[in-house]
Amino acid sequence: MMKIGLSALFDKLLAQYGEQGWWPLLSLDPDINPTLRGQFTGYHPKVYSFPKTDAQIFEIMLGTILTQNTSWTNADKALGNLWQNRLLAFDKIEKLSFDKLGSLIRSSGYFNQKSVRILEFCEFLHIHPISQLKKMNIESLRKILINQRGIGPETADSMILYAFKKPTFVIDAYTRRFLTRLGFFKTSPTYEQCKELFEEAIPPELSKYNEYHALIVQHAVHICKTTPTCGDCFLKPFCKQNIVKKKRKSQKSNNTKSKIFKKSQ
DNA sequence: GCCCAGGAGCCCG
DNA sequence: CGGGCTCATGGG
Repeated sequence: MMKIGLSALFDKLLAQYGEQGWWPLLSLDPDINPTLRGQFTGYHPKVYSFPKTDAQIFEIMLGTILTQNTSWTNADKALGNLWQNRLLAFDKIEKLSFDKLGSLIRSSGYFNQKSVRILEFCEFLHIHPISQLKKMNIESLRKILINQRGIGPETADSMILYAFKKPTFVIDAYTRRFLTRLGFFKTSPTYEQCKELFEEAIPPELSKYNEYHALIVQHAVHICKTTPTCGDCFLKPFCKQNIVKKKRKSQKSNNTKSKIFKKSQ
């Protein structure tokens, strides 16, 4: 197995998949050149000037909450619902009732939790308006976001990177799985461990931090899945997974529980 | 039917 | 500080 560094790894992922153009937006200004859009509506590859308005910043922040432990397609449907009802705006959502908001974002899963958290998040934005958050440095912004209920380390970092365009590295379950399989860690790393590894290896450049996270998601969704399809993987020569053929069981607790529950019925 | 998804909070030893 | 549990819809 050949060793590969995080910088070279980025180059290979980019060469393989190309720019991903995160974060997707529904409220993309209609006067923006439509050729800037990517293969999916709302993506804008090679353009790092979005979001441009506070409305777009709010949409991205909302999206980071809606997509928590949820596929983007499900979160996107919830955003689409709000958009179609002309409710995809801070001053509209804050006025919705718990039940009304819950029904609109139902497709994103955990809608009871998310409905409360989004309404609380709106209250948070009254105390700390986007105009104020924009002026903060990464550390203060991260601290104040994580302090809010419903915003953990990943959601905070996603907001900072994709909504506020500040170079902080976003770690998710994909990233940990990916790095662990490649052999960067002996035991499963914590969020902060993973984050430090990237930030020490990669200079804080917005476009690179943006694309790197998006590229890892792209790779993890299609190749480095829960049960990986290593036969199709272009990173095989650099991956420990290629040598250690160990059967992995990564059942989630809720699935295990529901299975037992159903069996006992 | 089962598995999994761009997590976070809470509780417990 | 780490592990288990809960929340829940929808696509493959």
